[in-house]
Amino acid sequence: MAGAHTLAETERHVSERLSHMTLDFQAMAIVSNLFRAANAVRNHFERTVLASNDLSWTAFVVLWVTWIWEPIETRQIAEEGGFSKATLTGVLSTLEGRKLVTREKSKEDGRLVLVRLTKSGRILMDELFPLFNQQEQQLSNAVPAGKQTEFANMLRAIAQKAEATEAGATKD
Amino acid sequence: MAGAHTLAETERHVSERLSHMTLDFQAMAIVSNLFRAANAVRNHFERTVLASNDLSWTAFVVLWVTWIWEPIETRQIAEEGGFSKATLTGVLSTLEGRKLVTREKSKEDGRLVLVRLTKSGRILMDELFPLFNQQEQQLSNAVPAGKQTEFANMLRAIAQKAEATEAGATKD
DNA sequence: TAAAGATTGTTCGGATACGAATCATTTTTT
DNA sequence: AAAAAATGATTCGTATCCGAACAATCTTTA
Repeated sequence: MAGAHTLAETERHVSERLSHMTLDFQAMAIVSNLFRAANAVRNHFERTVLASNDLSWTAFVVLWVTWIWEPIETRQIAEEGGFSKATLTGVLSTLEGRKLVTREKSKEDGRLVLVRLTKSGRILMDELFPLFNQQEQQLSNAVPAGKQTEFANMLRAIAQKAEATEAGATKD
Repeated sequence: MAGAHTLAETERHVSERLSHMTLDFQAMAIVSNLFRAANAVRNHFERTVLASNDLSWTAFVVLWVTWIWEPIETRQIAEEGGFSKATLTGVLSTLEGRKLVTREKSKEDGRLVLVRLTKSGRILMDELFPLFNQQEQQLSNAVPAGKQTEFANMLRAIAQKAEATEAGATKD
């Protein structure tokens, strides 16, 4: 990224271009920068830590959620990760093919599928996540240490508001 | 979303699960909530304003960037939007097929392609974006009015840091 | 000016992404 | 208990999405 225009230039151009409309530019800047940040951070991770391990972002998220909660039901992975069950099925097959996770039918409820990390999956995450966290730390330093908790809370508030507005519209 | 665990529950479980490692949990919460927020906001928009106009998120971003900067070179759309040239080619073809944008070879440089909105594309954005902005306003209200500028600045700082670290690695 | 190098958009192959339909299983209803 | 409803994961079709390879075009070099 870091395109032809800086963020400041873009924002100025946008307000000039839309000055005839009654808009909340503050809100626009928040949403716009939210995506710009998320996108840049994701690209950053994909190019550094993940690329060298041949993992997509989503694959990493699946591994991470499984690492934390295993054994875990697939529907919960989709919920925690924020993608659909249909997407998960494909990614799980990829990871299963690479012998990083296993699928197993639940004995209590035959509809459920439980996911676990394999030994090599666990080794991978034990090695990968500290590196990942170092990068997280680097990026977070863009925000003053004294403001970081507040910043995380603001992000959480936005997430909850957006999730709440979906009003039970489960992402099938 | 809004899965089986609340954000607070998740964070507590994660710190218990990873307590044996030396990690920056503050940074972890920031990155995690950044993606949770971006994901939720994107889903929110896709289900509300965009779905009723049969637009994907990326298609909307392409329309928006074009709306602001037209005539615009495709490489700039990709940069501003945060996706690859390859992705853009497909989305542009879709939008061109729906007669919302036009492609035109540059006369100064035969390699470049210039994109513009059609009249109906402009009508669509004139109508759609105010609705979009209303939703942005709703979501932004999750952050106290007095803190919104600071919040946007923090997001911008994260974005810039992540973009800088890519060090000229154009997403080609 | 001719060759080498750089840049741009497209194509290609494979993975991701989602809604809708489907199949299997469990739960609820009658 | 049999029928109906609900809940899982998967399959299917289609639209992204990206890196790598490519052809076309421009720029630089010798």
